Amino acid sequence: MPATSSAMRDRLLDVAQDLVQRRGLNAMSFQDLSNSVGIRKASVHHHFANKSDMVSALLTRYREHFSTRLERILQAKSSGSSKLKAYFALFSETLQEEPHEKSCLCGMLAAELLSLREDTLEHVRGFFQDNTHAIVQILRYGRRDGTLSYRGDPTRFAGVILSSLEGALLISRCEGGPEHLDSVLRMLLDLARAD
Amino acid sequence: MPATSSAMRDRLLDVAQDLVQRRGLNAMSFQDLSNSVGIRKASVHHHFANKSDMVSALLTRYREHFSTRLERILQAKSSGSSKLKAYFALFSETLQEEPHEKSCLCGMLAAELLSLREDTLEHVRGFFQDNTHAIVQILRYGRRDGTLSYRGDPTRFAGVILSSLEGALLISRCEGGPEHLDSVLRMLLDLARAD
DNA sequence: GTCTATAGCGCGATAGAC
DNA sequence: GTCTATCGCGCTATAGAC
Repeated sequence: MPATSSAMRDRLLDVAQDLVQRRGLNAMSFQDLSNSVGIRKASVHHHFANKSDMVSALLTRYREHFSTRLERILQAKSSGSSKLKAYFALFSETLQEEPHEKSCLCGMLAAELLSLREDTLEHVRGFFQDNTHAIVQILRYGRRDGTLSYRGDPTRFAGVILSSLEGALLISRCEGGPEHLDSVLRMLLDLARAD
Repeated sequence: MPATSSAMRDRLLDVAQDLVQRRGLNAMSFQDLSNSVGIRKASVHHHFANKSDMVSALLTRYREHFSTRLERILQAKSSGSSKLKAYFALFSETLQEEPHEKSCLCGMLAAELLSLREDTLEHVRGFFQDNTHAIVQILRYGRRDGTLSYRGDPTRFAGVILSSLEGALLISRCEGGPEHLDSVLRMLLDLARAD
């Protein structure tokens, strides 16, 4: 157990995550958190000794949560192509929320890599590895059940899929709506269904 | 002519671009520029009234430069698949430079969107549109000369390619080397050559 | 065009009362 | 666990001498 758990701590992490997904790490301050949750800036330090610790805690929680969702998709009694669509939904739902300015937490942090502590960077890497692994499993599953029929090595294809999702989130958010991301998702589905 | 041109101004923009591509906009300061180019922080303000103006100037120059390189590829007497490889090189060369921590300028700025002035945001959007357009032209050219044979709408495929490149830069940089990006580029070439 | 000096602010962080 | 108060720093930006 890395630190105490409490309702306030969770609220702070919720707000912090939202702000990082919108603005980025370096544009989020303890003052912002204070304003959102209704306790003073100094009180935030009771829950997180410093900003690096807070980001580390944020990523620990995020990865746990995300891994659970990945596992749920992999374990579900559904076809390979359904699993792939469910996986895509994990990314598209982030951007759906108006005004379409939230991106992937780890995508945002990856851009601000050089501001991260080493253990936090390791979490970001771990997130990308977890995702690559999950996509590979989905692709293999879909090839076996006949609902996906891509060409070539699933690991390499998974790399393209993950990269596309992260990049499409960036570009879509920039254009102010989910259209670009939706287009990319449809194309990826087409590619995964072609042989 | 938006502002005076000078050697020092260009040096400042060079350093600023390098820092933004590595650290991101909000982790770059006038003090950093001052340290790198050897004039005082206050003197930087002689060349750029404020930070927003500097970023705007940075993007104007970057887009001009990038458009020239795109045009050169499109006009070259080379095959469609050669053009695509040359286009990919525009992205991979950024990351090649040791210690593999430089990403696409507009990819970085897209992550820090909410810190940008509206005219600068418009430049970032324009960059993505310029690139999409160039990729579409390359794909069409390659289909005509028989060196590329992808399936479906070239505009949609171009969206996947651009997204993959931006996302792969983020992920590769995170993993500390060009391996992931290289893998994605090879897979994209395979996809563009398959029918 | 570059300098010194400084204003004014927001930041992360700490001390100590309640 | 939250508060008030404050420290010290780095930032953007400005004033004015050279």
